Amino acid sequence: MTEPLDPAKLKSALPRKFYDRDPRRVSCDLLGKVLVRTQGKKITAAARIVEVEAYFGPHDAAAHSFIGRTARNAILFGPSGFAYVYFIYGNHYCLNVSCLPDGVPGGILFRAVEPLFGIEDMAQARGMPLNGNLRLLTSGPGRLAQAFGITRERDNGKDLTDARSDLFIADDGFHVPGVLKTPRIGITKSADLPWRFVIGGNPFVSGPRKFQVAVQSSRH
DNA sequence: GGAGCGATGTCCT
DNA sequence: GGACATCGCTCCG
Repeated sequence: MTEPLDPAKLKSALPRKFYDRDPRRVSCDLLGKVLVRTQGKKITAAARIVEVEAYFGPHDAAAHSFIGRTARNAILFGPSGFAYVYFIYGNHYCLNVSCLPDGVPGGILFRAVEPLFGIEDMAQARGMPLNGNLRLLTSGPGRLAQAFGITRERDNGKDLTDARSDLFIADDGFHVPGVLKTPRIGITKSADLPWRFVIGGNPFVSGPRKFQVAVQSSRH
């Protein structure tokens, strides 16, 4: 677990320049930041980012942008800081944020978050009892998307750098104690590249234990 | 706790 | 037609 939430610190979103860099650097710096869903001026859900994966373009065979620009992946080729939401395996949505300048593809997949606020709503969205295992609420890309009510229709193309969006990412000043770097999960191509980043020891990190072993750790 | 597997829609490799 | 950046359920140890 990380630390309690101070809603007063969630009023501003991370700026576009934050995302306008190498997705590996952005991934590392996104850990510990807060994903915020609002309705009107009210925060309805907030959760700390504890696991992400970096994806590139032409040189990353696992990336959706690897095949070149299509109607589906166009967001990844556009300016940074925008939500790329896709539907996978007939059941699940996955949330990404675009990185790198306009014209250069790249993005980051949100794989797990730690619920901080709005847990009742998340449980309802997941069809889970409130007294269930909290880890099952948001541990995994499909689960966190469902907990936040994220769909392609609703959120694809949304500007995550705008606190007036009903979905954005904020910095509440939390300091990440240790970042672990591991291979990415659930892919077959380029599966050896260590482009998955997690907050070491956080119980909301997804995946089997073997994927929680770091190939390299670093200070934030 | 871990391996195996089916369900399911969208987009092209 | 086949692949897919997943999940939840079995079955087995």
